[in-house]
Amino acid sequence: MANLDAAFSALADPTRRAILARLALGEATVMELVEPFDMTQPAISRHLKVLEGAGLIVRRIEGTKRPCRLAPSAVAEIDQWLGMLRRALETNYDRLDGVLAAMKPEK
Amino acid sequence: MANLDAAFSALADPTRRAILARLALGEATVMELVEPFDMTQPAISRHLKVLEGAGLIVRRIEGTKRPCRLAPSAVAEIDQWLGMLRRALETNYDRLDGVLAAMKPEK
DNA sequence: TGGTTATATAACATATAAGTTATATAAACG
DNA sequence: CGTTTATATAACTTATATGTTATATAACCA
Repeated sequence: MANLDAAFSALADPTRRAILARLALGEATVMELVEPFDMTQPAISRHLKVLEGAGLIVRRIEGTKRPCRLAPSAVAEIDQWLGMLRRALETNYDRLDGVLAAMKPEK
Repeated sequence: MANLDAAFSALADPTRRAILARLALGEATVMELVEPFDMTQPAISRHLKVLEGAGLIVRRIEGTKRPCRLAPSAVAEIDQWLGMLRRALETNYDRLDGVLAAMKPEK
């Protein structure tokens, strides 16, 4: 799944996660997203391009502005993949619990 | 959260995700992990180092072998962070935007 | 129309990632 | 012991990421 590459890679950057956290509060234009960060507008524009490419945000055109908002698809895909790990970890936990239980019948 | 950087970054690589998928089936040594991939042992060793640094796997020492298995902590942290996005996505955007607009009387 | 505003893109520097081969370490084994 | 086996590390190459400044585009406004 090449999409997971892009999605996880996009989420690996703290600035991009902060942008997503901001967008979780609602739509925002590029300049609104630039303002809180100590970074130039082109840098933020490129972060947005990465997020869009990963399917994490969508943008619409409104005059000269490009308001961004969260997109659902990539998160669903990530959740699905992580589910595999989660299930395995639960299984390992059960196994560990079993081992620990077997180890402490004395006492 | 610097840990999220490492965790998401580790998950961005398809080889590392494949390693995790293999470990979801149970513990494996380095050579066991090298075998299915068309890649040299040093390359896999470094992927394992990245996964360990991200808190996604743990290793124990067993003679000359280093069996790896999944670790729970990083996945929990990722889940927690993604929860924020999930909740935002589940919400009706238009209504949320309206609420936020009403909450900001400035300007 | 001409200037300002919002955003994108190009060109560049630097850092980091990911693979390779060669070599080191250290336990196991005969 | 010396050899094999399991793994790690170093040195190197190449590709990609992330930031910068400068500039382009295109809508808006006076």
